Amino acid sequence: MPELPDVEVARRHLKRWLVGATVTAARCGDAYLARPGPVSRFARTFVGRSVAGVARKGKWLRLELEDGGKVFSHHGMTGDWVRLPVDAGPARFERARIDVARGGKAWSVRYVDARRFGRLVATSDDIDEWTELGPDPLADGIDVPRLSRLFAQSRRSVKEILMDQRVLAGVGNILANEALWIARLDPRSTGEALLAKDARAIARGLQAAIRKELGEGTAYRSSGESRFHVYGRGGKPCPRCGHELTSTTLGGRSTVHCPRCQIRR
DNA sequence: CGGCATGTTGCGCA
DNA sequence: TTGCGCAACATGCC
Repeated sequence: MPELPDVEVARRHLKRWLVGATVTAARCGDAYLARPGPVSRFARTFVGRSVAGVARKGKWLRLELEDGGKVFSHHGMTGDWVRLPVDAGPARFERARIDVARGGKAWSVRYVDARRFGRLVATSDDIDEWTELGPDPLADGIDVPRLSRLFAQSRRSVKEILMDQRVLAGVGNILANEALWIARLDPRSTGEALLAKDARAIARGLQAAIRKELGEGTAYRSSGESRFHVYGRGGKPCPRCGHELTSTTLGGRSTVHCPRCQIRR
């Protein structure tokens, strides 16, 4: 669930479920997720207040309380928010819950996270992880000249640059692989070797990949059909030219590209 | 059993 | 100071 489009979907859900509602009970049962704060701060921040808004930057969510309290949520690899009746037992892998009431109705929102790489940080100030994020491609758009400049300054691979959260917030391994396929660029290309038109193609590729993910979401696909062009499809034919897709590793992350139609700079 | 996983951080080293 | 490679984090699933 973890890249920008998934987190944006979660934000829209949380906005519907929480904004304008008053929190009647809250609990985080996992000190590891609440780090560096004590788990008790999660409940203390929520209970008795109403939720004013839900913001997102990259892969981070910020739940905003009426009194200025905030809870930052990151999904890690396997986190997500789900809605359940208040009296429902814990969901599978449930790590925290927020019970709310609005207009005489009551329900519960649960944070589930199998692997527990996520975060649930309650504070009244923005955390560094949030402050240090670069612009969000969906909310802020992509500043192509700035991207071009950042590429020119770096000898790292273009894929690693894109996944740097200070460059663009929310681009993860899937989006980076997909966007570079759409832009027809080899992920191993060095930033400094890219041309101005490449930055434009990458910006368009990212926007297209984000829109595709947002649009499809959980839409039905026939079994065996991948929702991605290249991610997770190493060894299979390129959907554009039919050549076998190559799997490599960049920055320790699985990388897939088409050696025929993705150009190496 | 082994291998892999959508993310981030911290450590050792150049 | 900066950047890079890699292990670690805790766990599920194929």
